[in-house]
Amino acid sequence: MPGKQEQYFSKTLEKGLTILNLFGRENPSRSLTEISTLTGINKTSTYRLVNTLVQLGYLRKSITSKSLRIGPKAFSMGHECFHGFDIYQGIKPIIDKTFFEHHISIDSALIDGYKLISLYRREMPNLVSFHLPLIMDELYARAMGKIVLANLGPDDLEHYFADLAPQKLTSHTLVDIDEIRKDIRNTRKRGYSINDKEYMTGVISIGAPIMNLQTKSVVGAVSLDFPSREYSLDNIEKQYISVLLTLATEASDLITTAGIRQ
Amino acid sequence: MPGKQEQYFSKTLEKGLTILNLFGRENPSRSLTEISTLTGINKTSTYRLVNTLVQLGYLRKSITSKSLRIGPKAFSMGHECFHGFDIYQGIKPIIDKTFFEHHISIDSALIDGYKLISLYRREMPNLVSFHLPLIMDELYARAMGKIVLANLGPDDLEHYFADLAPQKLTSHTLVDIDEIRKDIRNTRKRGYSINDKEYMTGVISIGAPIMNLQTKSVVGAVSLDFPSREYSLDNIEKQYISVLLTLATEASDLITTAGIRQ
DNA sequence: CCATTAGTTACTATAATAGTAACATATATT
DNA sequence: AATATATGTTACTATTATAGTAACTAATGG
Repeated sequence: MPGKQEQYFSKTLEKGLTILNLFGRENPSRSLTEISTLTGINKTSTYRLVNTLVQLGYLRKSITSKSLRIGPKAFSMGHECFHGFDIYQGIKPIIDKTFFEHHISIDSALIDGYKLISLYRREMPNLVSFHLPLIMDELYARAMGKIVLANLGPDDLEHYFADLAPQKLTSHTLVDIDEIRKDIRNTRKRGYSINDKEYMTGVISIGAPIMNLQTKSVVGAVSLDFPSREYSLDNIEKQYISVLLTLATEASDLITTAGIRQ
Repeated sequence: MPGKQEQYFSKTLEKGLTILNLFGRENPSRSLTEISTLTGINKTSTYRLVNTLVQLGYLRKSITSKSLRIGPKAFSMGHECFHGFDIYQGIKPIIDKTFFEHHISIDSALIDGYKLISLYRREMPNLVSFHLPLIMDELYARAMGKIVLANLGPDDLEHYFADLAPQKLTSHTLVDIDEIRKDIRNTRKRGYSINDKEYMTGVISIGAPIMNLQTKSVVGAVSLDFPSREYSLDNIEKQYISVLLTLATEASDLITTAGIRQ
């Protein structure tokens, strides 16, 4: 018999969704064995779940290689889940307003595990148009990442550092763990984060947290991005911190009302 | 014991995904009972599945009203499923190329049941910017819909007509079933479809099928859209049919290689 | 305040899944 | 080309998860 707590939780559905989540921009194609080993679900069950997803059109299977790819149904569901997300619809006007008032590049993201999911972004043409990823890994090297880390509980933060292997993305990127820790501590004191060309050469950013004001936990972040040719860090801190913090407050209000919990 | 055919199909996963599919741009919020009645899944099972989706972050539940909405996890999965769909990535450059060469509005879609899922679209500023839906119902009134219907097998087509209730979207929309049937027959003979202001006033479109060349079945469509103020139908047919058909052929090649089956 | 509806929990028969193992098909190597 | 190796598919039950009924509790509305 199932435990009392787990009685109203479907493991099968969880597994099916785990499988679907293995596919994305970075991993458009996978094999059955790959799926089985990655998820830890035994081969027969994987076969059953994959077969279900294929029959429903969420995945499709190459007849020759048997490799699996995203299907049209997942595409359309993706469409709907993206555009049906009220937070996305809610943050759009907030960011647009600030964008048109101040003519600066703005980004926003939500936490998902130790990753940031890009929520909505507006870019000025003066910014080197960098094709930012939808899911961001390098929290230590980004304004939004730093402010999120700075607002995490101590346990969560340690867990993050436990298997962190920082990459030197630019000449300014901090890769020494102690230096990163120090930077996070400073960020926490400061209340906003600074990214001085650490993620991309020529780009300076400042970041502030999106908080659930009820649970007092961080759920995401917003950032303002500037080309270092036109703006100095001093300049940005004098002129734009209040803009950033106002934006973060508005976003936090939205999130709190919507009841997003980390 | 499960039947031999159904042994490798997970009904639970199917139900869970059916529930997730109830949410979207049009329906951002739903209640448990609503979900239960819409899906036909009994209340307890619905509760279990919804609870699972909530715990995993695909849905979130308002603490006060208990109403359910799309969660951050579904948003990020949506993101990934959308951008990880290789057909989308593949058709983008094809459509972009034609767009920049000919400066015309182009649309593409895939079949999902008796609906069309918008795949990728480029729009000229001269076109009344109509906010097209992601999932299109009115096949009878659209260029892409008509050419898809014209290429359906007789059984599928009859099934479509069986519960069709055409809406008069513009003064030009055909609503008489016999007239629509006749139009579909003409479309089939012609090889491409014509939409003469039947979906939107002021918009003329031509459509061609995206075919899986191996299975010889239709899987989607492309269309070129023109403002009727600037273009006449004669004009369009003389100038752009070859552009349309070339585009359709390129898309069909892509689809066939990718192995999309209807 | 009561009636009605919606959401949650308890319980158990039934049906679905997990897991093992055998089998088949594809891929790589000699 | 033949064998070896890996990958995918099917068969077969024990186990366990789910469906469904029903009772219960918390909201909501008149």
